[in-house]
Amino acid sequence: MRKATLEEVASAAGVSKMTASRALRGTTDVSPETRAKVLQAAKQLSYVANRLALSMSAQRTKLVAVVVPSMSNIVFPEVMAGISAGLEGSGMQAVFGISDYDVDKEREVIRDMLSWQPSAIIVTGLDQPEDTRRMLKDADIPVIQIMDLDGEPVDHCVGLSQGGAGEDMARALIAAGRRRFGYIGSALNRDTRAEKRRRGFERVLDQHGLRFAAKHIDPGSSSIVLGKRLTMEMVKASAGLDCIYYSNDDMAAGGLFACMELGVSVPDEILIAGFNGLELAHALPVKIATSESSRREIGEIAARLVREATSGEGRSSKTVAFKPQIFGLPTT
Amino acid sequence: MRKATLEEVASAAGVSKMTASRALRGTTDVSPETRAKVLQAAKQLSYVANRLALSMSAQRTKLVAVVVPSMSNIVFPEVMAGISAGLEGSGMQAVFGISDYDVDKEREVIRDMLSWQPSAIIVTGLDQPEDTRRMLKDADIPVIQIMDLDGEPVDHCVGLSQGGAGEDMARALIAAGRRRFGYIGSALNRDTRAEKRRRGFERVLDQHGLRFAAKHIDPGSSSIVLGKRLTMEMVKASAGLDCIYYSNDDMAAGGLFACMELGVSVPDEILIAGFNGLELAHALPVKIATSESSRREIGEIAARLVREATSGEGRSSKTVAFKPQIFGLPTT
DNA sequence: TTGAAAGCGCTAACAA
DNA sequence: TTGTTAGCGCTTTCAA
Repeated sequence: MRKATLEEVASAAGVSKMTASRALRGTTDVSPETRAKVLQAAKQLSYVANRLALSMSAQRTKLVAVVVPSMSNIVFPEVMAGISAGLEGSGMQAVFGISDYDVDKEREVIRDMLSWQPSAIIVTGLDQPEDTRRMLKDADIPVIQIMDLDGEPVDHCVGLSQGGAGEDMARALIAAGRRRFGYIGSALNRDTRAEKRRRGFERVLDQHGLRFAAKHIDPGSSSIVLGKRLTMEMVKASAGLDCIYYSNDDMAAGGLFACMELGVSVPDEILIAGFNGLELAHALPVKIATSESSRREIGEIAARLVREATSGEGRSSKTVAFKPQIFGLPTT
Repeated sequence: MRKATLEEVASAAGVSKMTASRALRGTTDVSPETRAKVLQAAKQLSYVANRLALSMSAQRTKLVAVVVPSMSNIVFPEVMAGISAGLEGSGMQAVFGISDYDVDKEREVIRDMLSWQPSAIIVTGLDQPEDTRRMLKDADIPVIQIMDLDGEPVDHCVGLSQGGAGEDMARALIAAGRRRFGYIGSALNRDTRAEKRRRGFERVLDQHGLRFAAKHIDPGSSSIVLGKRLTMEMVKASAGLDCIYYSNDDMAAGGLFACMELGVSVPDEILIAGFNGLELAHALPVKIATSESSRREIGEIAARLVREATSGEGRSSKTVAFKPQIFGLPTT
């Protein structure tokens, strides 16, 4: 059976297209018998309205474009879940695109998303190159940049200072008495937010006359297994480390597992610190330090900003700042 | 700046809409100067083609609708990543919807997706109620059901036998010498695939004259923390268990962490078995048993089936079966 | 309460 | 090589 159109429903019901449209939407007065006939015909034909036509006609869609860098750990799926939940009941629908931490791909994905004429767009981070920023501005819809605060937003913004998160963690670890630091990360040339955290961390080390005694940045993508492997290598190669800072919690969890297998006591001998505040980090049998990245909440707030901005309430650009809290430090 | 239309680009370049269209797409011959003028005008105006209009005109979209039940663990994001990767280069774009393991919500999400006139639709599982199945059939596009094989596909299907996975795991654990089994799961009334695994497991237990000595099914959603809490309770309450089967790897990892904190030796005293073959399961310092669910591959194959079906190659319904392999059993 | 016409932005088909 | 016409499925006007 070919897809039924409104026209077909109308003729099956013996009325005009317009009457069928009105009956289906229930906006205007339609006589009860007519409405019944139309609904019956629609059901009979498995009629599903064509949103393409609807949006064309209305000159606007109910779409919210969302561009995230990755789906390979739980971080961005949680952001997306927050956005979906926050949009619920608004009639708006999120559409997702993945940029793979690649600026060129990101630009193409954004262009692609914009071609669907979304009502708003949510993108990850503030570090888009100028041409991408221009495209976002020229789209003439609300733009919400999420997760980061370190930079100049195109329009609205909700996130946390990534550099600040690195600084805070460094201060906390130094206050906890650690002095011989290692760093383990991955693909930092592409993940600009992890890079900002690392730089923030190093700024504070520097202020204290300290530096990373060992540093390993792998070109691969972040994962538990990678964190484990790099930690095995680092612990064997660099004796005397009392703390390792990781690019995120996945890597850090791998680090913990490496220490457990090597019989290195955590946190007594080595303190493990990550970033994100994943559920995993809270469930581990040995605590690792981590900063909460409030992913779900950021998604929900981004959705709220979209709703406000598209309902016309206030055209001014808003910024919502989260202050990442640190968990899992040993209580001395 | 309002969004520019082709019309505006054309008039800015001093040509007709059609010429502008041709210059932009590069399909037909356009004189070099004209093309240059048009491209220049398009760039100047930040022109982004309107896909709504394009799809309307072409009577078809390049969209593939994907409906998954959840985003709260890494399983479905990995499926989605596989689909996105598999679609790369085809010009097709995946659009995702979340059903929250709710059949009513699933029906509405599917209806919503269909209203965008996608070229194909991928849905999770085979257990849709009859009205949803009817809607899928009547959509008159390729339908791919993923993850499960136990049931009657609407059209194409790629997955693994969930009941069989449960059976296989039970056989393997019995072969490993275990006899006193516990079961820990969550929300099984909604996650029909986890329920199928549990039933498969119980069928084999039954064949061996065994049964679960303890069983706890929590109404909450699956998580590491929940698995940990339920395991703490079960281990304390039911002495003598030598194996616990979990609804998935998240719950099982929580179970392992509980055992570690309680000083229960894994796998000597209690063998922990989950499902999915998550990266986490492979990185843990103590191995847990798990069956590989080939999520990413299933996503990629689903994408391949979409490409084949939409390119018209063969209208026959295909089924691709995965045989889940078991990892992490203690080698005796 | 119902219907007819026009138009949303684009492209396929035909014409010049 | 370029332009004109018609139409994709729907809703918003305007009329009956």
